[in-house]
Amino acid sequence: MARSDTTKKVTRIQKEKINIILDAALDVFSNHGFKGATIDMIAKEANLSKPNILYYFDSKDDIHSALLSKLLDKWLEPLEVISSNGDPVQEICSYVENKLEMARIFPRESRLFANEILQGAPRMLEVLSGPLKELADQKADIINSWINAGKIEPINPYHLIFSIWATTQHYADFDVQIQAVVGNKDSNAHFNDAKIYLRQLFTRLLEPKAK
Amino acid sequence: MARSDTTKKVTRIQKEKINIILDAALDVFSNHGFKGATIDMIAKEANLSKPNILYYFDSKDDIHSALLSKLLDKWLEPLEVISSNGDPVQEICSYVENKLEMARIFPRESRLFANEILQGAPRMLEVLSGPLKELADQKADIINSWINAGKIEPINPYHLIFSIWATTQHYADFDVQIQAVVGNKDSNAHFNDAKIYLRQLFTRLLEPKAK
DNA sequence: TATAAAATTTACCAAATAGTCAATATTTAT
DNA sequence: ATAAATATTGACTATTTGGTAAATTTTATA
Repeated sequence: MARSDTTKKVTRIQKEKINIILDAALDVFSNHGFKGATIDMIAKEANLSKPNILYYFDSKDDIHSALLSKLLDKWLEPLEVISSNGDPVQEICSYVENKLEMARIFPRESRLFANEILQGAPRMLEVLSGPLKELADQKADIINSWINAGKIEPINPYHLIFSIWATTQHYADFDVQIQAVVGNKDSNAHFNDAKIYLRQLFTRLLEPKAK
Repeated sequence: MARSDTTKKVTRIQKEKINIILDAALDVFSNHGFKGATIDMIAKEANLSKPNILYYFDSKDDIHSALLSKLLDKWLEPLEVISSNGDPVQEICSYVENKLEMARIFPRESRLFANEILQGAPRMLEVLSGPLKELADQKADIINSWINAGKIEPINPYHLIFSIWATTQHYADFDVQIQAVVGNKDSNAHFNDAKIYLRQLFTRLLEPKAK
């Protein structure tokens, strides 16, 4: 059992080291996948010895799980925010923008998630078909109500959500490809272009056609 | 040096076994990533012994490289097809449809590619900044010419291409998530819904607004 | 059918890596 | 200052895994 798991109080050093380890692990897991990552790599990145890492976490799996748990709240938050009160097109465009901003600020988290899903989500299936599905269902209902009220053009709400996830996370997950294709002017420039483009994309999709 | 590399003639058995191995390897690599895959897993999938696999390929790397090479032609082909002659919106929608069909028929190839890019494309960088960039530049020129001719609405052509890649490949790469969210009515149903949705998405983006 | 070439397997090796343990150092509380 | 608790490390083990070598079996060919 790792020190951090006991019921005893968490010391200052434990707090610090656990943060350092998780940050290093996020780097390593997001760049190499679960199997490609080694505890030694994490240890090096964290400037700690391997046994010291295993003093705070029971196992490599344990570190990975801790990261995934932390990730989920953060990841779902932008979706939670969509509200049936606001202007529909604006609500959705804000969601797109928030999600894109997440990809810009937290690319490691995005890649960690992508790695996990890509390999069948062995450690996340319950979350996907549980909380994530619930949330998606709920938001799909809101979107459908907007469609029925004639406030946005009719579309499949689930596939709308998928396309938002796909287009925004793409800028984090496929960054290397984007850099290769549009050259390496600084990454923020791409994100700004993306922001403009995605606003056009989803506005034109959703805005009710004038009669 | 693997048997298959010598200048001597390729035997019937070599042809057969190499195909079997590559197919098995595609399965394993696409589901577990490069590091997560083992030669033993490939051997089991192929119903061959490990040394027998290494009789045909020099190394695990060698198998992986062979897969990536095979992949590229197939992967770029739908993009090549875009022609400046046809109707712009129709040309692009056809590309989207072809790409989605690729994701449906070749999900393993899509995931192999995604795994590679996600981890920094160590074995593919030259191809991305070489042939892929060339092709993207070329098609961006065509798209720009359409914009200048007023045949489609003005948009950033590179980000249009990125959004097509993102939305279509998403259905292969994030299949698990999609299944979890929309339940598992058969996968083809999702692809059909996606086809309809994506046509709407890109048509509304591009179609010139009536004056 | 005899023989050479090709294909396959059994039994290995060496390196990488997850995880352990006992000894040592450091921090905290009294 | 000192004892107890916490933190860290060096040395080690067991397992996995990429790859090899030599012997054996199968296939093709004359």
